[in-house]
Amino acid sequence: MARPKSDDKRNAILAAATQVVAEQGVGAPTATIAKVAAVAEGTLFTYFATKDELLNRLYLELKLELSGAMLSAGGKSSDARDRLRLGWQQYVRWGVTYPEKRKTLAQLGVSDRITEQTKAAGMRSFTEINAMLQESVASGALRDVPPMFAGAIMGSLAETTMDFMARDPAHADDYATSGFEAFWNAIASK
Amino acid sequence: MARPKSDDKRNAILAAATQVVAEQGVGAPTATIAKVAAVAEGTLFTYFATKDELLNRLYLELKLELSGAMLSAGGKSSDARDRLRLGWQQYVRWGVTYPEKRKTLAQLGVSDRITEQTKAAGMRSFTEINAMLQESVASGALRDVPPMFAGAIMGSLAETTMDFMARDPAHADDYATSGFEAFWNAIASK
Amino acid sequence: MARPKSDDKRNAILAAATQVVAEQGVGAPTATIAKVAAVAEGTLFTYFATKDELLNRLYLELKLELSGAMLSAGGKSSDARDRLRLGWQQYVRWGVTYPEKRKTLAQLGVSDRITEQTKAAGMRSFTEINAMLQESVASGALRDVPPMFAGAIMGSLAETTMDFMARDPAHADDYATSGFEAFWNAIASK
Amino acid sequence: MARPKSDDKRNAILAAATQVVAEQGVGAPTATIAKVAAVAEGTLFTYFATKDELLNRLYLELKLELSGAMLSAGGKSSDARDRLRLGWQQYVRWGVTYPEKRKTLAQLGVSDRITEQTKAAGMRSFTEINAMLQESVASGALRDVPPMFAGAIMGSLAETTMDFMARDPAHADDYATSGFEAFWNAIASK
DNA sequence: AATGAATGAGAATTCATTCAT
DNA sequence: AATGAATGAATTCTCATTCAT
Repeated sequence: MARPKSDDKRNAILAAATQVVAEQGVGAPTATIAKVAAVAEGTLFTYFATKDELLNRLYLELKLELSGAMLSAGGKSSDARDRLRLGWQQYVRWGVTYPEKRKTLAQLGVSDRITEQTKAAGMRSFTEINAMLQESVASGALRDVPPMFAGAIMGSLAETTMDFMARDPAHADDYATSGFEAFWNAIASK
Repeated sequence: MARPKSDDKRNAILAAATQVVAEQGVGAPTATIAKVAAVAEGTLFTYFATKDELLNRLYLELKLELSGAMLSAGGKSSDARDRLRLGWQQYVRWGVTYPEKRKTLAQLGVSDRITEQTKAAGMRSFTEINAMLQESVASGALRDVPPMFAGAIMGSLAETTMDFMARDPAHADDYATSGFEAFWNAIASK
Repeated sequence: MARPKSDDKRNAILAAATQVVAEQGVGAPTATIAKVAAVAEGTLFTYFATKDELLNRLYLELKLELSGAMLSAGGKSSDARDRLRLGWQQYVRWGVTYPEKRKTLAQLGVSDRITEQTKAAGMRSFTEINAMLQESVASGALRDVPPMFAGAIMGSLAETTMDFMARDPAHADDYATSGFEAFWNAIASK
Repeated sequence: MARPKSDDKRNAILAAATQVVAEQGVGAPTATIAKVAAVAEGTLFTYFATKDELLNRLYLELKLELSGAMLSAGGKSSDARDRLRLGWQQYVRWGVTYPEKRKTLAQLGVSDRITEQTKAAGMRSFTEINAMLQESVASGALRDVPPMFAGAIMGSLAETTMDFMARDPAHADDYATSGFEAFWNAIASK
């Protein structure tokens, strides 16, 4: 089978795209992405038929990675607040650890090159988290808001929090704490 | 060189840019913007030296318009919650009334073509609102968070709220109410 | 109206395309055509939206020119043979005078980039010549073949004749005479 | 390096090239040809060093096949007209039976990728037919035209005839008859 | 000042050919 | 020998900006 298509290369391209899109936006040249990935210009297109396909895959991978990170926290506490705090922490940790992934996700999120289909698939990866939110509502811990709305609130507050953590690193921990507090109060019942 | 003559043309270009960027993103051709503005391609460049300048001006104008809208609500109530509710209402009203302006602002906000300087100037237009938030903190109505953080929380929750209002118009009012509730609880003391 | 679109430039592009396609086939780069036309690469596309449009226009212009040349012979003799001989002579003269036009027309004729529509339009320019053939059939001078078939025979024999004239210029006149003789006998009655 | 092993593969590539070039012209990708031949992209180049070599070989094979077909008609009649009619019939039969071969030959014939050398070799395969034509001239049955000219006339009239047969199948037989009539009259003496 | 044609530096792909497997 | 991934030069077309009118 000649040279098999290498996962390493595919990942290198995705990683390069993440970095370059973070810096230059979705208008970044595929040539630049290829160069950063240490791959020939043409090679990029053996892994992704078009730039749009690359962008859509990237969006999905990042969404998947983020949702995966949020769930990785193991110990399923029975307390709603604890569980949400854990998820929030994982979210923020991920965003702070990988600022370019975060930035790129933001760029892709507002780009019209990401199809509705891809966006829907991205949302599906948050099904489990939405379920968690839903249970919390059912248990009475949270106000009666649609789980997807609660999830979106979580996302936007976490993003805002990370913006301030990045802009003012000296008080990063304060923002992290304060941000979760804001989120919890925003949706907790009472 | 002073300002070129016609404010009408300048405004037409800005309005066209708003519409076209909302539809196509910051990568939209200046030729398209000019056409929508009913102006020749070259004319655009007598009002804005470069595309980047146009984009930065547009960002600023929209930020100014938004902050202006938030403050336009006459009667300065002495109650923090009332004042914030009014500001929130104005914000959401503006965003719902001018969805392309909102979308364009989001596009520009994540674009690397908007300079730090422009972003700083954009923030300055929210000085008055931040002052209002600060007073509320001082009065004990709000938790002790930096006013800019509170302002950013307000912005991101309002955006999230409008996303859901647009996506699910049947329950728009519910989201509007629920969104403000979330915001208030997020930052109110206790 | 700024600079008006120049017919000179348009014609230069068409002429350049003729020359370059004759040499390199329809795969010839638009960049080469532009260079030969002494025009910027981008300029070509202000006159012809796509390469296909350029090729189709070129095909049509050449067909038009050829059919025009065939009819330019003035003196409408009443004798079928004389009229055909004149048309034939004009055809061959044109082909010998403009070998690249002839070659390019051949290239375009077999290319799938020329649309059916364009081909149909090209045929229409030969309406008058077909009518002439038709009359000759009606008058009994020609065998009863469909005029378009007779026209095609005329075309293919003229092309063959010109091939030999070009390949063996010393006997060019012999081929010209002999070719017409062949054509006339091919379609004359009895 | 001698010939590589499998004649089957070589033939499959040639057949695939015939089909693909007929459909897409000489610009058809080697990758497409390989795929149609059910062979790997790289394999094509172990049988033909370059695309040009493939194209030139193909031209030659088709010419050979065509000339072979024209001669395959057994019984060498002594009558010039009969012999030519037979050759003509074989020609047209071949062209109608293998329309892609015919189309591809036309494409290759006007392409600048076929070398003069190849074209000369292609002509050589018609030596025998030219000899036949020469004898007919010698016998007085044909007008005194160079045999190669007569041969070319035969070819171009047969092509024209087949074009009309293909375009208007209902009258295919009429064209076939009429076409030969035209050809014979074109070159017969008196 | 306004116009829109002219410019040429990219941009995303494509493709013949090479080469590791 | 066969495979198909890798390569990068070449191609068509776009677009911000300039400039003749």
